[in-house]
Amino acid sequence: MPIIKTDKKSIIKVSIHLFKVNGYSSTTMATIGKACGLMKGSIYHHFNSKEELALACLKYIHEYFKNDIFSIAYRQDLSPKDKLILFTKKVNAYFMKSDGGCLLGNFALEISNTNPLLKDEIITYFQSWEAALECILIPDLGKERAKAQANQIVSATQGSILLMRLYNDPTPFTIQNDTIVKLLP
Amino acid sequence: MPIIKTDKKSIIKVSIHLFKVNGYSSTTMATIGKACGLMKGSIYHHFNSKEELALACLKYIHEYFKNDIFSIAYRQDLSPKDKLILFTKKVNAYFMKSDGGCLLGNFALEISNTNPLLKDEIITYFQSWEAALECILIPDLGKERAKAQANQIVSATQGSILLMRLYNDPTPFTIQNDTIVKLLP
Amino acid sequence: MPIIKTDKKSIIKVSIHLFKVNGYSSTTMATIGKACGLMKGSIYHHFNSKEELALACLKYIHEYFKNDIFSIAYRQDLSPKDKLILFTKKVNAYFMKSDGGCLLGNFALEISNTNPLLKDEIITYFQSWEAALECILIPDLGKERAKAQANQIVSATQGSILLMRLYNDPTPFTIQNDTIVKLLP
Amino acid sequence: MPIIKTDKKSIIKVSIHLFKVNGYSSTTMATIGKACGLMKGSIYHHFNSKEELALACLKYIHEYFKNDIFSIAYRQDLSPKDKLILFTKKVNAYFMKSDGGCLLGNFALEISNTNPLLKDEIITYFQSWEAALECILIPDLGKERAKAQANQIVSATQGSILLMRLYNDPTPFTIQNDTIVKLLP
DNA sequence: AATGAATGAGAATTCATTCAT
DNA sequence: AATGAATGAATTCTCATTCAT
Repeated sequence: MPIIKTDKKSIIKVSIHLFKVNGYSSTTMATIGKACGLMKGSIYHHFNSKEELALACLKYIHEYFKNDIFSIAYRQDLSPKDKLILFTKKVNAYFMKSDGGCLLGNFALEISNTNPLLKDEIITYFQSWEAALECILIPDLGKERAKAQANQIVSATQGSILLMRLYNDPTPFTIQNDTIVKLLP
Repeated sequence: MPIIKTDKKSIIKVSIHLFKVNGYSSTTMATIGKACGLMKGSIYHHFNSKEELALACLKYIHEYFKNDIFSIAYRQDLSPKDKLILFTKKVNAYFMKSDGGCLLGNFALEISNTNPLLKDEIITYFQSWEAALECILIPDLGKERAKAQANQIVSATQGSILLMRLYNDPTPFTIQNDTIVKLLP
Repeated sequence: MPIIKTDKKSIIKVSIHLFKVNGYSSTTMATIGKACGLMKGSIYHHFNSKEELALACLKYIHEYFKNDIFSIAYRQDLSPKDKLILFTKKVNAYFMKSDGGCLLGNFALEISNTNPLLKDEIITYFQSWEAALECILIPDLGKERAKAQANQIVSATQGSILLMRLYNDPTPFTIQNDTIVKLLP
Repeated sequence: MPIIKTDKKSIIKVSIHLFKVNGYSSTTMATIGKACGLMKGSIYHHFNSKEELALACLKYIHEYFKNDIFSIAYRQDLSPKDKLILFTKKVNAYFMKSDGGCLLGNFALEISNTNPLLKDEIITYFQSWEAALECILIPDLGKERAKAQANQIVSATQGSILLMRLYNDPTPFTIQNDTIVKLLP
């Protein structure tokens, strides 16, 4: 009669938080376990390795963005402007409630060079993000400019999250979002 | 045939490279030592701890930016526009030749939460950067907008360095820089 | 066929032996581990640090003395003379079977100046020892002389253990104990 | 034109102090060097190893005891009682000014088991001490009792030094010395 | 599934010692 | 003699991972 203390999803959620706040290397399996009310060994019943857990975290976040945010770009019922407003609002909402910035961004800098598996996931995430924005902007800006703009929006967002996290001050991030919306008339 | 003694500066340079490419935690004292042609223990002859070495790396970079880039903002012999062009060009040049992005940015995400000493240095660096840009922009944009714009430039730069490093593609970063210069007429 | 799991107590016992024979600094966690049939790292599953293990050793010994020896002083069913005889006999028995003298005494000289935490424990141990003896001697000698005698007995005991250990010869230590008993008529 | 910063004797004196206060293992060559105003490497111009330096320290102290204290026992111009009084006074004076107890006693407990060379020196020292006392006591107590008494005096002295050092209180040590003198009529 | 003891590789750091200058 | 850089072995401690219960 097994005692189920937790499930994959809650381990992922806890891990995301810890990875975001303290980074990949500084977050130990023991820390994650304790935060889940588990012994560190028990996590291995759910994930085969720390790397696999980290990948699950990235995929979990990516999934959310795909379903709830990137998808906005491909809706038929909204104007580009409305899409951009909604998109930006959602992104804004996600990162504002966020504790330690953007896990994908953090991992991009900390471990993408040491971990090809995770790097692939991170690249795909950012490319999907850019693709979605490009799709929104194309009608108004054309292919070329839309592509460049999309990239700049992601850059600006990531950069301002970095500073928000570092300064512990959301103001610049919020302002950034206002600027984005003004890209479309 | 002079015996080449390792000095602090060369250890710092090597360390900066390794820290940028692999991150703080993944870069071991042994790795640094080997890259310097030293035993791992020997580094402690020059720096009391890994943390102290990391701080020295941050200060070294900060010093370069202060003297060679931020100082541009306070020169009397240039117009704001020329300052901005030169400033951006220098920033661009520094990060283009750069191997693993911006060490300060990387550390901001990886260890600022676990290491107050390093965090302070990182914050100071980014604030100096913003202050310099603000100083350049004030004559044309006024205090308020200059401040916001300065923050957005730093954000955009950091974000695009992140993507450049992740994609291993400098194009977006270069485009970013063009956009910045157009901020002033 | 029960699997024998190493527990705190057996690690403590092994450590006491090694610390007594080779001292604190010369006894490494690896040595202790090997003597317990463990890898060096495994000890940290039971004790957070070498210092904590050492403290546990001191407390373990102190506890034995408190329960089995010092307590004699406070019994109601024995005359002072009988208390002193029993007390001395027990002390004698403990240190005679002992491998490397008195751990508390050894640590007092080796690390009490470098380790406040351990020092406190050591001081308390010796003061309890003196207090017990004082309590035994007071009826016959009065407060003042009892106090001085108690201190001298502890001194003499520690000193003769030192010489017993150094010379590897128990004779002087045994004689010492005879002398102590003659203090009371 | 060599710069002589120091000589063997002063290194020995400094080392004795440090060894007494912090023990053998906790006293590093760097610490000793710094206390002498030297780099740690420079000590090796005077002593071939830490062990040799430690041995020199023991011999230095032993020499002092031999010449200034133990010799009293063999003088023709004093009565046994006067010898004992002077002997005890000198011992008392030496250890009262002393910073960290008796180096020979400290080393006896810390490293005699790990270091045969030093152990021999320590044993010889204590045996000379006992022999001197025995010589003083023989006329009054006879061979047998003198031997036992001598041993007990050394024990008591060492033990009370241990407690003096631990408690940082010289009182018990002083009292101890009064007791010794009363051994002879 | 959960535990907790154990592993073993490897991390940072220390330190006696060496050696070219 | 003195220096200070370098060594290399050893030490404490960490941590992802395994496994018997």
